[in-house]
Amino acid sequence: MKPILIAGPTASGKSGLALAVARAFDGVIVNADASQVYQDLQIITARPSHDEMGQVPHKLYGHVSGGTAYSTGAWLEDITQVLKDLEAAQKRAIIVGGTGLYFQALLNGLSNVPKIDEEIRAFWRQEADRLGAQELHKVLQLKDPIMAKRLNPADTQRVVRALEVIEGTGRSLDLWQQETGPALLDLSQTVPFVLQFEREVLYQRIDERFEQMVHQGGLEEVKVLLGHGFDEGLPIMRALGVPELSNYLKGDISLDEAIKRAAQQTRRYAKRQLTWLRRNMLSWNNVNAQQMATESHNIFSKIYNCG
RNA sequence: GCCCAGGUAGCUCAGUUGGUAGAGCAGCGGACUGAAAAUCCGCGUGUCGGUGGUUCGAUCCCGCCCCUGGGCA
Repeated sequence: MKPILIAGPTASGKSGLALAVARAFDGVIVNADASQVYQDLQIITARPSHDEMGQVPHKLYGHVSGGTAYSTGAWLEDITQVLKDLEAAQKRAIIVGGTGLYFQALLNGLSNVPKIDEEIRAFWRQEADRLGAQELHKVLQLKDPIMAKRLNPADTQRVVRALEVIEGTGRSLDLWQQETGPALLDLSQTVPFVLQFEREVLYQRIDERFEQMVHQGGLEEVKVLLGHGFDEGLPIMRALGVPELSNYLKGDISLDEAIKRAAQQTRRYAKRQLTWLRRNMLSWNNVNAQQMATESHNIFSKIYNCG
């Protein structure tokens, strides 16, 4: 029973398709979306509703506290266990999400860097704030010239990662990455689908969806989140819509402005996803998500035929 | 109907004393190996309203026409 993979840009209807497939094939839906793992955000991250989660088993949705800095590695660990359990239970996995890096880790493996001490990680993040991108990159040049050469000095996030790895393990991240471990899944042993959408139509859906989210509890959700007083740098605080709605709640901008900006950020995100899909998921089965009614037949027969 | 002001990129506008044009925003392309809904790199995408004329050459000057806004009737 091959796992089914469903990727696609945000707002392309991945969850809906996953539900239909799960019902038809008695499957379990497994999340491959970085923001949907956080329990504190459901509406604003478009995580499946309580009702939907009740109809079909869902894994790795909202299972992480917002105060945690989740990661690709943590997700890979989690899904390793989930897939093991499903295999034992003779259940089909339907892995669905929009985070390209997660699929890459799943299908191509992730370098085997040991866990870096939290203190070291926190230290370099502080240093990044204190020194600024350019100075931080100079530090990396001294400690790990190979990675320094590979990275753009302005790319603070990756520079920090390189620094914490060289300090935490004594080896360059470049070396670790050359020893990337075996993949958990082989693409040929899956049935992979990518949802395609006409750009203009997708953007319109994004705009409409975000506005709806805000009015259907999303704003309230962000208000509650802010009440927790989480560190601004945490991933959950940078989820699409959170910075903008939080600016509104602080009185800095109007609600209309917040919605406008957040929708735009979402469109830009979708564009980056499309670049990733084009580059990395070219060989997957394309699904015209604008014609889902007629496409679902093809999808189902494809799954039957591929086992 | 007459008088003004204006028609330049998707939007708001700048500009060329005549040598086919540039800002902001929007957008587009790309990178991506443990915070990826993150982080970063690159790119003006144009019948200068239309049509005649003057000119070596017109988006710019002149005529006519069309459109928009305002005013007078």
